[in-house]
Amino acid sequence: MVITRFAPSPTGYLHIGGLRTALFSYLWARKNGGRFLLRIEDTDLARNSQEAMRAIVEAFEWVGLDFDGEVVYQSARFDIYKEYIRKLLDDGKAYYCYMSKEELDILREELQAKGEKPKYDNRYRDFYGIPPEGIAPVVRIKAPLEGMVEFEDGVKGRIAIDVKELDDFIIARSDGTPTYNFVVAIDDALMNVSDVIRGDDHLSNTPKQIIIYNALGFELPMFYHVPMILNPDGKKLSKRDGATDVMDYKKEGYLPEALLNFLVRLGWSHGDQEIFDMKEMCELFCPKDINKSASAYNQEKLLWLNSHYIKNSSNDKLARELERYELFLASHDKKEILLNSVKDRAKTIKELAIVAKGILYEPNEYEQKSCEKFAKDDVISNLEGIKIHLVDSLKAFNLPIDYEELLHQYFEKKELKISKYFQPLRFALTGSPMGVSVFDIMSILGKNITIKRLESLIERLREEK
RNA sequence: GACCCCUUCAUCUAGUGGCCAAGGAUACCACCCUUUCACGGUGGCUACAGGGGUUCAAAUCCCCUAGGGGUCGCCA
Repeated sequence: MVITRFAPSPTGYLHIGGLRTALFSYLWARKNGGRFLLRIEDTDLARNSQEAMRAIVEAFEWVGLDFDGEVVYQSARFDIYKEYIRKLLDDGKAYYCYMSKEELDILREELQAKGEKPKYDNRYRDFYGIPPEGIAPVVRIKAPLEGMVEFEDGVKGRIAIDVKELDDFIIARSDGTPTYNFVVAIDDALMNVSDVIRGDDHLSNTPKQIIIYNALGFELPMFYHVPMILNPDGKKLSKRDGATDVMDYKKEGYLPEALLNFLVRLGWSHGDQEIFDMKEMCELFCPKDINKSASAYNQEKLLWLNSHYIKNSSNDKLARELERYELFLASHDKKEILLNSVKDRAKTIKELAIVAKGILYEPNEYEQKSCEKFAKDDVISNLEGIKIHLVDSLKAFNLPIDYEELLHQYFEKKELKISKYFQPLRFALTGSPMGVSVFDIMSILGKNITIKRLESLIERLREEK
């Protein structure tokens, strides 16, 4: 059975890069009918927060990633870790080290100065004397002294590290709490994680964890180290490059399916396919196809995907999304016409709200430049003519075609080209000469509001003259 | 500094020795469509980091160089 896990430390919001590794893990588990677990790495009591925890779960909910079982908190498992530390101590595979932090710092500096690897010198590895007083010891693992630690990484290939690069690293702090590389190995083993998919910043931790696996006789999982996401300049992605918090994408009007589609294609591909819905991702994803090299964050492509998903969303769904932007269309009788004419020209839901409101809301004021442009006798008189035509017409107006017929009728009679008047008409109705079809706008607004807005501009244009 | 990882268009990528004078997508440019703006359609631009090998044949295998990144914590 394939069991994967996402194991964030609750230090803040869910980062976009974290979401991607979570997604990869999720997809791999789901594809195989396995389990996807969530574990919170909060062994450092000094810095974990409930808030951060909630932020992670909230982000998961928004994008629709569901994990199996209960959330595992490492902070609730200290007894288990203690037991294994005891066992390692009893087996002679770990030992107390009484070296102080200060001594360690000095040692490291010396080694560094000599151009050597700043590692612990094993001074307490075989110490059986009387421990110095007044020092709370740490526990160190007895790492192998010779040979190589080798493993097959599902993304990077065969990795081999000389154990001389490693040292007897600390598995329990002087206050007795266990450290990261130790608990990760224990938990992954105990939770039966079969495939560890994580950022490649963990690549060099892996040998340490393997030492723990070996010391405890645990079976190794498969490791997949996925390269990180860079900013457009090829540097580490940071807040300065825009949104890194997953929930910011919700605020900015991105659809979760677009975000997920974007992320899955960052470092992974399936031939030339660009569009993947969740079902396809689950079917097609395989960690063997993850790229070895880092990829840069590409805002344009995200926007393109987002507009793609907006275009292909039902109007009901769009109406629901729009409610977060204070636009309530559910019971609007022209919802379909409005959304159909507007959804092709917005890259985000936020933008969609702006465009839709631009039609629905009365223009605050008519922009000066356009007023000057349209303040001409023939424009004014024809705006007026159309208005009167509308007022006098006994026909029932509802659909865009009704307005289209009326306007064509009017301009035919006048023997004028209608195209010349679309811009001033749109300007009158929305405050912008550019935008959606004039007939659509009229239909959406209805006869009365259409008349009202025509009157407003006519008045304004007369002042302008 | 040591160790490890990486390197195809501006960007995401296809490519696993011949099908590649390198394909798709985004962005950009042009044209078409058109009621303006978008959408859409068509076409164009641009890449195998460099140098050596191996081979009849290399983007693909090997070595070196350069560049980028990661890790070296009683953080995770």
